[in-house]
Amino acid sequence: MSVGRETRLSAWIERFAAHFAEEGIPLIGGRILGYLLVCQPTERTAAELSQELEASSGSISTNLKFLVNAGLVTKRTRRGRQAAQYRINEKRWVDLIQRKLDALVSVRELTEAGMRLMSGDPERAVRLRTVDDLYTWLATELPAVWERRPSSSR
Amino acid sequence: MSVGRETRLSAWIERFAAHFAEEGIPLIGGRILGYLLVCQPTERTAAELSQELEASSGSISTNLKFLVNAGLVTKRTRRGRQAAQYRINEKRWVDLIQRKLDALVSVRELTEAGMRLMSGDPERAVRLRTVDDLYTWLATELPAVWERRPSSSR
DNA sequence: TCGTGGCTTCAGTGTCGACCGAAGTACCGG
DNA sequence: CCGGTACTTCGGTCGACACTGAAGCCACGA
Repeated sequence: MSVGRETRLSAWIERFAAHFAEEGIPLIGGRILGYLLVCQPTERTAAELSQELEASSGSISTNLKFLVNAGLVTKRTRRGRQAAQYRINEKRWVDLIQRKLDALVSVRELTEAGMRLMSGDPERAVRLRTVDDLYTWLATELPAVWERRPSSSR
Repeated sequence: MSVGRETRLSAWIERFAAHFAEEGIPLIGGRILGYLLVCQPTERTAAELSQELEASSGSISTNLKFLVNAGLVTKRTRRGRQAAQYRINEKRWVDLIQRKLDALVSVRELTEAGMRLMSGDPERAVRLRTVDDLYTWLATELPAVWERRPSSSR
């Protein structure tokens, strides 16, 4: 007997969340992202997420706030007593990756500052120079790649 | 009255360690890296690191083991009762960055798996497809950039 | 003005990992 | 063997953080 699609999807969501948990995103936040990427219909209320992901209302609230703030999730409010609907904002996923690349490139500022402190003693600076060269190369190449990205509208 | 070079260097080491602490490297491990990048002479014993960085012998031992294992620090043993010497292995810094980029690209395997689970329902897959396209693009571009790296000897 | 439902906030709990320092281990010279 | 040194391992402590659930806080409808 085969496993249903929804069962396999929730297993996938768990793997998805586990990956981002290693990058510092709370487990429940990752589950929300994975779930909102594949759920049907595409919009969910906080209460539905709480039930579906078996997480407390507080955790859902905190993580939704975090994700909305990061731009990855959009909150749509409705008039009256109706609960707000949340949906993934997949267009903003590029920002997530951009931040990652920026963090990598930003090390260059550190190595540069170190090199300045070393000025006047080139022999002592050779070790740091190797590292600095590497990040300098990254800082020149990566942004160029980013510009060539299909529909890099910014 | 101006601040001495060594004082500013230790401040720089602290910033250096703080940056990598955000990426999951223990604070003391980051301090060892920063220190070994700029110290003179270039080799230090565990005891010297312990004193210089004001860290316990246990922490130094654990972190050195981690860094040596990662290839970023080289241990040089000497005969007799002489303490081993540790030095930075700055050539291996590329591996650190490579692992970072690999981790980023590896998300593609997740999105691909998700897309397979979605086969037969293209409408439901549009959100995930946007993300998948992004990582697929990354997975084709980044390795190419890496190959163009000056002296990419591997 | 009250009641109700949706959401946020917050104190409390548990877990995890970095760190310390002491005890233990390995190694060598004598 | 013994003594001492270098290093590792390990129990214990501390702080940080994710998560929970309940209390509090709107905003709306009646």
